[in-house]
Amino acid sequence: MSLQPVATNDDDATTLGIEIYARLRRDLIAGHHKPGERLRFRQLSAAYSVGIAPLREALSRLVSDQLVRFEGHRGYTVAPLSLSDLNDLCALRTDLSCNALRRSIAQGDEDWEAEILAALHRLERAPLPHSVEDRKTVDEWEQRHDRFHYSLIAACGSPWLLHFCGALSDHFQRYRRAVIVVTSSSEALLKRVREQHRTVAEAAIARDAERATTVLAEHFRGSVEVVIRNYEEVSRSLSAGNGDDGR
Amino acid sequence: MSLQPVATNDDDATTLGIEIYARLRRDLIAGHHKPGERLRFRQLSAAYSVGIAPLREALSRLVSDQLVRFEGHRGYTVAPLSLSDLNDLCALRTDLSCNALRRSIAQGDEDWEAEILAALHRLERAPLPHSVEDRKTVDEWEQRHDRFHYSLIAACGSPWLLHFCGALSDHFQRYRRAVIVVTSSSEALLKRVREQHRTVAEAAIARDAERATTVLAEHFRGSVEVVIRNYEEVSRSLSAGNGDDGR
DNA sequence: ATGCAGATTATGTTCGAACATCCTCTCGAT
DNA sequence: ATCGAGAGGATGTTCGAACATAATCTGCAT
Repeated sequence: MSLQPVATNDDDATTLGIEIYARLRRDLIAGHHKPGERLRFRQLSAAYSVGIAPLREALSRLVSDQLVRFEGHRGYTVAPLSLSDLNDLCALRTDLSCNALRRSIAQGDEDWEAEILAALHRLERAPLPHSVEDRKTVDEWEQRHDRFHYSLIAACGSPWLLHFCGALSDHFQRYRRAVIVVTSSSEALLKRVREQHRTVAEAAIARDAERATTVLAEHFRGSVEVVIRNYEEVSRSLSAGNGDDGR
Repeated sequence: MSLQPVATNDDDATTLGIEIYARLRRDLIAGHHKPGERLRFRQLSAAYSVGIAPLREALSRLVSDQLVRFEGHRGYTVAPLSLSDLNDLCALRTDLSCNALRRSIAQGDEDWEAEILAALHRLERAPLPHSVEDRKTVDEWEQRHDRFHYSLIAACGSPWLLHFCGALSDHFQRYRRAVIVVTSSSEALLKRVREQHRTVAEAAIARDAERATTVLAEHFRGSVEVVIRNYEEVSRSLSAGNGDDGR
């Protein structure tokens, strides 16, 4: 919050392990690896041009992040998706995010308000991807969307709550991006989402906690429904296409 | 929940990395490493008799668990303790645990009830340590205490919520054990805690969500207060004894 | 043809050494 | 005396090879 320290941080206190962790994490959330897929070292080593040691480090952390699974002597696999996990995820995210929003509204200062407006502006200005193939545009939109939702709850004053909200948000994004294979968003849906974003922001800044949390919850419910609808469609087409259930 | 799969799992699908992760985690929570202390590889390697590779793996996971911190090229350190973190931790834990308890009460079956009673019994039968030096007894008591609290919320039906409650519980235990250097527990306090445990269990099984969550919240508030009182005492004596603030 | 034992290959795990970075201590100049 | 440059040691990082385990294939017996 407030101003960033001006240090451009050109000194890289970074290591290969850190870098590959960030890259893998992004790619996992973006869905560039299929759920359940084995993450072989040689394969990853070639794809990301890093040795095995940094890879193990990154994958270990991703296990604790619940993005990959690990079984001794049998290697790492991409964490699977499931409808029950999706439902659990979303219910808790709504709960925690609304909680955090309420606290933010109670405690947020002017910088918090300003950041919301800035993030909202950047989100509204983000170009919409024409297809899911257009990775760069999708990535950019997702980042701005994330940042907007983060800005809403940033002033809640609880690092732990922010951390959990972040984790849930990341996992939800994984479902969203894994499942929405067509830009199935009708013009009406897009408009409603945009309005919800704007309304939440306005209500938050107006310190109307009731309205803000209500609309935010609605917004989540709407997103989840779309994702679930797509999820069912995708898994139906999968089980129809071949007997492979992703194992 | 229900019955464990009978497989004794004598086949060790375990690796050195997994083992050392579990051991380090336990020791970190038990406070065998001082907050802020550097975790040097050679040192750990000697102490735990493992190579550096498994160590890096374990430490990486512990970073995502927030139990250790990492700075590139400067190594790993034990995550620091702070009053603000403690307060944050506890507030959220109360919130989430009560939430989970409410859901458990709404959904729990007879196995859930039975498990609570079993865990309560084991907790009440656990011998109290005469001093904090008596590690084995402390460990045993903490484990049973953990298990009791887990049993209360086990039927909430949300793996994510359970996961978060577990993380917060582990971190709180770290504070508790780091800070309570004397068995300062008066007989009255002990009795009250025992009664709270019993009351929560009874109310939960009687499906009295209001009463159960109220008492659970009280129980947490009480524990936190004791820990905070001890924390302030410990940090005061530290800053009085020498200028070292743990850095 | 089927099923099982042994051999072969693929893969994950661990170690030790080479390398890079950071920290500390020394020494000399101001 | 203070500060900064540079040398030396300590520590973290990465790689490649050796080792262990799991998965696959082969061929023989039924």
